[in-house]
Amino acid sequence: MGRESEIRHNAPTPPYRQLAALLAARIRAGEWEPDTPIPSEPQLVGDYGVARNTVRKAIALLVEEGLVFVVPHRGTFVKP
Amino acid sequence: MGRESEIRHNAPTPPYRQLAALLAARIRAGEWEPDTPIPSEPQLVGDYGVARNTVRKAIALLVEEGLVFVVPHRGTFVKP
DNA sequence: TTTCATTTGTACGTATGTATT
DNA sequence: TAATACATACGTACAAATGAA
Repeated sequence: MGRESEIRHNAPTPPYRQLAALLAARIRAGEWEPDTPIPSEPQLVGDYGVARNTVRKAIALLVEEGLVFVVPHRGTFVKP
Repeated sequence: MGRESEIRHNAPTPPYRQLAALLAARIRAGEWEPDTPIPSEPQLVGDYGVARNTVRKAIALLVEEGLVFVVPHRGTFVKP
């Protein structure tokens, strides 16, 4: 909660990159254990006040970076 | 033109994958020379009767396959 | 077994921004 | 000044798979 204020819609960095950076920081801070899920897409939509497409783009970046992996219909998990 | 009938919206393979396969076949058939652009996104939208996001997903697959490369604000070109 | 909520996958519509020609 | 083209982001809707009740 309260996280919607962390995204700046008029910043040079687009929201999906901001969100990816914010989630990467939380992952690296150890907020979630390896092999445990990060919040679902609808939850992230509500928490950060962005569209689901934006959430999915951010998660796609995290997958590219090797920070998480997606299990279809199950969730997005922190990589061990 | 007339290509919209080549996409089946209720087939098991999603439209964006169908479109990627269709374009890949046209590229491999030599329909466009290397370093020349394939049709624009709006053109493909009209030709195949799919949404722009779908066209962009198909093109993203072609980029992954190494068949084309995108030059921002210029177009999508066949790889040499 | 059936039902149901949850979650990701896919698709489309629309709008705005920015760069090139 | 347009017209063109890609980048981003908002929204909506439904499908499909999973797992629990």
